[in-house]
Amino acid sequence: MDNEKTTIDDVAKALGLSKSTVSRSISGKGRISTETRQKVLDYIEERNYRPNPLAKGLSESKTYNVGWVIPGDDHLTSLYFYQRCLQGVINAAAKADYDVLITTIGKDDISGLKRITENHKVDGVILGRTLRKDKAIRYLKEKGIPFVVVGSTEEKGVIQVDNDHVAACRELTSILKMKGVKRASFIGGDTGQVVTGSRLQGFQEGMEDARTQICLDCVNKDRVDRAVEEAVAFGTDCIVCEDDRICQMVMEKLKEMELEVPTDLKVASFYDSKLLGNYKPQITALKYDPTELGKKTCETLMAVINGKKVENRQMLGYEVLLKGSTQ
Amino acid sequence: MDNEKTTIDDVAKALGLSKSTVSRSISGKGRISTETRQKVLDYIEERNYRPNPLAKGLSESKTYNVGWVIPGDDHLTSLYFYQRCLQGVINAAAKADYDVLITTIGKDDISGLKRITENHKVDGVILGRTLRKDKAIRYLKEKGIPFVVVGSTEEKGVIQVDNDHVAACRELTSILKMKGVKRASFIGGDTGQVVTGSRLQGFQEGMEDARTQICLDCVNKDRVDRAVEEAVAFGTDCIVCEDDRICQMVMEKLKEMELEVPTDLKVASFYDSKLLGNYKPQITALKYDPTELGKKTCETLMAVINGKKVENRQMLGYEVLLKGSTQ
DNA sequence: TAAATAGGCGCAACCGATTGCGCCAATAGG
DNA sequence: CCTATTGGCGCAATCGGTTGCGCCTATTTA
Repeated sequence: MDNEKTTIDDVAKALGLSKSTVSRSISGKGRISTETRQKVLDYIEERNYRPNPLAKGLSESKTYNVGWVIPGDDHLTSLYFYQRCLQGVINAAAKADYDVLITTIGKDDISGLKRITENHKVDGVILGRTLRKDKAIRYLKEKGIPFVVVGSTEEKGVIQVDNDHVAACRELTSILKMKGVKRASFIGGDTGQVVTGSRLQGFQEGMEDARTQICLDCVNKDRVDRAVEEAVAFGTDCIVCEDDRICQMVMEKLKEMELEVPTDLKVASFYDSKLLGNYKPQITALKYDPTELGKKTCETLMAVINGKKVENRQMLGYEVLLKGSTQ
Repeated sequence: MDNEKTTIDDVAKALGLSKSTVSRSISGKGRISTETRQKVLDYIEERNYRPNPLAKGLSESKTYNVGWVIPGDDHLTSLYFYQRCLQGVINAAAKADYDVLITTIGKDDISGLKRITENHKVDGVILGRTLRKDKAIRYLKEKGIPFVVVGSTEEKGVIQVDNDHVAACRELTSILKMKGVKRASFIGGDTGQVVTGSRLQGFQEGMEDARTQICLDCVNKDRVDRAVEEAVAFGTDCIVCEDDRICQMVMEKLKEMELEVPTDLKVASFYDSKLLGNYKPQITALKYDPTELGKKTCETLMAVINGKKVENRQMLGYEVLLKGSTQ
């Protein structure tokens, strides 16, 4: 209750100083004696005083908010990913005294984004999932609003932070090849997603001239079932799944077909998650750290907001988890 | 680019009016002639002028933000629920010209909540998942910050919005009984969650004096597997699952045991979700509308913020989906 | 020793809105 | 016809910070 309405004036009065001195003591800008500064800092610490961000923002023309913009439609698959990623964003933002304002957009409806930007509620924006010819990107570019894309986008001239999917998939694939895989099958999802293309590219680069078979747009159980059947007909010795959910469906199908992993064939996933936690044997997979990705993205946005020059493409690492499914 | 930095002064100057008149025209408060008002409204519409919320907030002592506070730890189960719910919150907030600031808290770490409240970044808070002896609730109560809990809590004297789980579960259960179920088994999850208790209560009320068997704290596949075995040993004719995830594991186990649904036994879930979409036969379940819940919650919070008196417990409806799994 | 420089701090303008008050003109009431 | 009342609008204070500028003192420099 004590800090109910403490203002900088109260602090100044209590310490027999002027607002300016208090303000400068807090920000560290300007010429202030060390003792005075320490006195102020101690006092505000003790009284738990926090500058009103509205007033601060008003005079600095800053909101100390970043926008977190994600698709509002159902996308259960990536929900976990986004949640972890958001956690990283929140952490990084907090470190810079920023907060995160969340809004959703649809494929053709970016009104949510317009609201938070036109209303001057954010200093910059992080774009979750992007599409080809993305309206949100176009809008932000046109308005000159600082923004960063987390994840893959084909759009040029955009600052993006992503895991290096091509490199990661290439590495895992070439390890599989070294382990003796000769006829691998790639089962991928929605080709509309940019990341699907990257993973496929990595797969092909890693497999080089080996025999492969590729099945795309496996967006539901039926399609996956068929893909697995085709893979088996192809005589595959290793099914490589684009992501965790597809892998889950593949494992289910293999069980139904009474095929043993890894004795009958190997299985690997290009994306690890909790969904893959329960299998015996455990699934070889690529592991990323979404929280780290969110953190890096937010830090990048902060840099952009503060007028620093940053590279257009920031790549994050990965981890190859070799488990029983590819023994 | 046109609205780059339009202020109320610009509007006033352009129209040959004073700031006050413009402000009053927009808010509708005070005495303004209809023509003048319309002129202002037309002009700001055309030029797409938006009052700076920082300035507005500063003079009104409002932030026009609500805080959305959810647990930061992993909780894949309810992720989808929270996402839909959040969508409802965002929609309702936008309607009142509010935005949503998101932060996460841990069991013992409410620093995220403290940050947004002490920094005066929100006018009120929506609490996602709550615990017994919840620190966040205690803190908000003590500080006198407006807040609403979405979902169940045992805490007294707290404004909460929730689906009526007891009634819903009672109704579904009694329908099952009418359909001839004589020995039902309830498989529930974490008893630490308040909602588990509500569902169990509804189950027991619906079953009245019929033979039942109850298995709780089934928080992983192994526990669920055992629970199903016990249920079968009990001679159950219907397994009632507390939620979608448990139901999923139950279905898996039944498949492993080569038991047919609904011929060998019936299956029902107290919580419907996409996870239950792929089964044949489809699963009888209770369906809620999380988006509606979020909307209602946010509206309630708005009312609290605006000093209106609201009832402590707001209940939302449900839908009973009778499908093949209980034929 | 005088002049230049640097350090420490306060004054007051400013950010962009809201709102109490007062002024003036038009209308209503006696 | 003169005085209340009311409607329409502007002035200026206010919200709680930041920051350019200027003043005074203490220290360097010539």
